[in-house]
Amino acid sequence: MPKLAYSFYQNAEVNDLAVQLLGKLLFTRIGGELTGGIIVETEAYKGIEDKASHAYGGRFTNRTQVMYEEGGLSYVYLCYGIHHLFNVVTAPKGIPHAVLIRGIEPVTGIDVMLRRRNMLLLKPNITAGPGALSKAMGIDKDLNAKDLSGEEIWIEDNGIVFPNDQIVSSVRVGVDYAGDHALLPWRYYVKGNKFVSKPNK
DNA sequence: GTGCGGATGAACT
DNA sequence: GTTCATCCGCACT
Repeated sequence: MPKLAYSFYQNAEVNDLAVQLLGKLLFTRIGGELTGGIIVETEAYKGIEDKASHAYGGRFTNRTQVMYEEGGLSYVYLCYGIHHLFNVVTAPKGIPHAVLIRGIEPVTGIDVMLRRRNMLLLKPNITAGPGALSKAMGIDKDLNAKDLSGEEIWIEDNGIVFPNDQIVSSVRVGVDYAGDHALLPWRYYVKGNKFVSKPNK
């Protein structure tokens, strides 16, 4: 199946891109172990103008510099000292937009995901939530700033398209610190999908 | 150098 | 609903 083209990631309309990523397949191959799943939940972070973004106000640090790179790279960071969160860097070089991947539906390498999560049975919480899916797919800071058309982590288009009436937008999770921007409806998910982190908000 | 707190998840009561 | 694990990025001194 085809990996997403470089041009896909150059779209500066990060909210459009966050919606378009729903239905795409995220894969990792780490230590020879292949895992993959359908993206079912995303959030848009709109660079320097978004109070919830790490790049708000043009903040440029060792951590955020990859956000300013051209679209099509990964941005992985450690949250709460425990969880690695995976983002897709988007927009042309110099515009630090990103899309947080918050939920995937496992498709490939489910046995590997179960082992990484210390689970015996497949339950939604294996990959529902950004920290959970990163652990299941073996994503950590070693996968920061990687080319998403590479061999370790990539995104494919397998032709899955959710109709608009199945896509819900709502406020983003965990960004209360962003003041009025915490109210922006820049979270997108597939209605009714079990691998969405918090369907009720 | 210091201190605060976070784009969370799991285990509690 | 509440607690807490556990680290480092970031702002400020």
